[in-house]
Amino acid sequence: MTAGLTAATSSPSRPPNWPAWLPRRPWSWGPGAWRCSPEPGLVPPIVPARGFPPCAGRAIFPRRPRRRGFHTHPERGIGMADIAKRADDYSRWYQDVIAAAELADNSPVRGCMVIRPNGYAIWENIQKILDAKFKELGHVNAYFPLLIPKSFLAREAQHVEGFAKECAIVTHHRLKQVTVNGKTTVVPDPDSKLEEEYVIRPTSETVIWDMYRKWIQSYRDLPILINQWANVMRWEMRTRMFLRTTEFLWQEGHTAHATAAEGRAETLQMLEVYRWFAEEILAMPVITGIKTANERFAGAVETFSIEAMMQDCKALQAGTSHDLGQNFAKAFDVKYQDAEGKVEYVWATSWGMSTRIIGALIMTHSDDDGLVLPPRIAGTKAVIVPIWKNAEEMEQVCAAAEGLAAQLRATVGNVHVDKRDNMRPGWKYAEWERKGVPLRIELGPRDLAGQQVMMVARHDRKKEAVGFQQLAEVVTNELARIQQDLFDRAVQRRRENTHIIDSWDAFTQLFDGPGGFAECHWCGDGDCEKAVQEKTKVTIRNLPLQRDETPGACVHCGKPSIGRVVFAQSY
RNA sequence: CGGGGCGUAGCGCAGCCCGGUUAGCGCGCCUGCUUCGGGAGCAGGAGGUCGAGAGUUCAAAUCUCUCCGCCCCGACCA
Repeated sequence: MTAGLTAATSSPSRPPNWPAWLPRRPWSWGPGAWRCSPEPGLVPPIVPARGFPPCAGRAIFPRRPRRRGFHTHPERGIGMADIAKRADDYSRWYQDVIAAAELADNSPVRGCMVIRPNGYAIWENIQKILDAKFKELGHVNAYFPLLIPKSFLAREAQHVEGFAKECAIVTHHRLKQVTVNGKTTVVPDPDSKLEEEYVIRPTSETVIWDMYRKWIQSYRDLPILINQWANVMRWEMRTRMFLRTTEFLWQEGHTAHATAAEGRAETLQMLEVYRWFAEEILAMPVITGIKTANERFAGAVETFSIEAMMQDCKALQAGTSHDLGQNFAKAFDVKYQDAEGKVEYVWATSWGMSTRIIGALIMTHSDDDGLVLPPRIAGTKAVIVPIWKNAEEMEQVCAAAEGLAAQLRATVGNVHVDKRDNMRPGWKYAEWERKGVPLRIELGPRDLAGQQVMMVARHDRKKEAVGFQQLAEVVTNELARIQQDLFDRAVQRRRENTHIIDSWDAFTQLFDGPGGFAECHWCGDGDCEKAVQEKTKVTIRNLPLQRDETPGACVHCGKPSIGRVVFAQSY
């Protein structure tokens, strides 16, 4: 050790009496010295306290700038949550917002995520609202198991093809302790190998239709309208928080009907439920339409989707509804006897919305300061920030805040009073903005004296003084205004980025540049669609239910087309 | 699975090129006092097997190899 010390002190690269805590070469000396100094020849100050000149390390080892966390803001002081700007790095922004709003965290398992309370509150609201709507339409909830016999997947030919590549498989039912090189670990016990292996459900059609066979004999057993809230697992190569994770939560509806028309009607009805939910509750405008054959669900006769535009102009499929025809009934031999005594296969639908919608929600409304939530889906509708200087004021202001909150809870839902005494109001404002609470209500001694509060909207920072007497009414109206504003804003953005395009030049120009939705003619040929995708990464999102059906020529191959479809890059 | 980037305290980073002191800094956290209407100040304090494992060496955050994880771009997909 001593020898080492001596060597260091006498090192030629370290000048005599150089402080030990400084890097050996904070700036270079000798020839070309003071390279980092703004004015050559001027001796840079010796760092006064512990700490390195900011350029020291980077000048020698330039590094890509990384996210900076909670750093000092040059103008606004300390502790600014550092969220990447959308314009600079959209996908980092997305992740930063999730982290800053504490929606989710990475899990120890690759591709999986932990949904934190703030994120789960959103999911709970989604569940609550959708579930009520499903039930209103006659659906009931049930639960089917996580594990599916491997052989079930193989029953429906297209279904296997669609899911085989992304299934997790359970092969053993027991672990065994083993000691290798003195370390104890566990391995699957070879003696516990399963005779029939199980697949962790990527979707539940197969188990459900296996059961429906038992439950359906006559037309009097139909329709069956079952929904389940569950987790599913699809082994993805590349994952992204909420948008595509290995395990995700969703709702899957599975219905059985006596006629094709009834099945189709159900499919369209649920599509409409999703449209309603996205637009009215999430303030997210969507295009309802039919998927092309290439994008159709494995095993479906027809797939319908709702497609939303994110702030980076990419499309996101936010919900799907499938008309399964008789495909699963045939695969699982589900027949019924009609009133005339004829035996027929049952007609099926399935439809789902997943935690992916939360990703869409984030990317539709949030801004560079963090999450923005529409009031109808926000777990907390408003937060009251009491302001005080001393214990006496604190008591008065908090009591008043609690009183107002109680009153508001009765009319608008969950309202939080932030009584933490270890941070100042400004900090709290910033924090609740990051977390996307739609409305902030400030209440200080001066307000209390005037029997009023300051009310600030998250999305546009609009500030308004409101008297105690009018508060409940004004807040209700303000939440409605926010909801509408967010929707209008999103519609506006989509309108600005949707283009009618009739030439391949314009098409490539759009997608080489800003991107967006392109309403184009398409010949209807799947190979032509694939060719477009290979050239430009652009796919057909859907064939809108309301579309321009003036005939034209395919934007790619020029063959005749009977109507316009929506092209976009997608998540 | 290919190409690139990265892994050091809760978060963000410096240190690595050229191995050597007790591994630092900012924010956050804890304690106390003063504060509190847009991200508070001062003082004191806690917190690290430097992603994991092997190797080289008297000595490894630093050099070598392997593995793991994260991010970006592809391939794949809802």
